[in-house]
Amino acid sequence: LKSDFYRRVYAVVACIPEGKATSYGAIARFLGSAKSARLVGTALKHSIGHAPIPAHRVVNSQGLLTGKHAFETPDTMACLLKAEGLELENDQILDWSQYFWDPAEHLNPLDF
DNA sequence: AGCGTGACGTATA
DNA sequence: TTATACGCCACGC
Repeated sequence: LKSDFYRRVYAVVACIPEGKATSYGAIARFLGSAKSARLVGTALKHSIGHAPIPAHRVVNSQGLLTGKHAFETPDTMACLLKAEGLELENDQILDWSQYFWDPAEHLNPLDF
């Protein structure tokens, strides 16, 4: 409840189950800051090489892998997701609603 | 103490 | 349906 924004983002991302993914906006809304989706992306960018979290499980609101360029190679993110069972095509998650994991439906806001 | 900066999202045309 | 426009705001200079 008192920690900084980045740290709260990392805590939520750490809870995303393998085989699922969520969006920047969904995380921002869950944290009570609906208009801060961009900050979520910025936080994840800075997490590379620091926080040991599954950053590849966060995509944009349409299921597109907009953060792929922040990884070691441009296809690292897609490979990780495919390895976890998601179906992709051109950096776009197919049947997005099937894989979408909403923090608000599985986590308690009071814990963050 | 400003100010530029985005791994976004939504509203328009 | 595909583009472009713009609000957003924590962080680091």
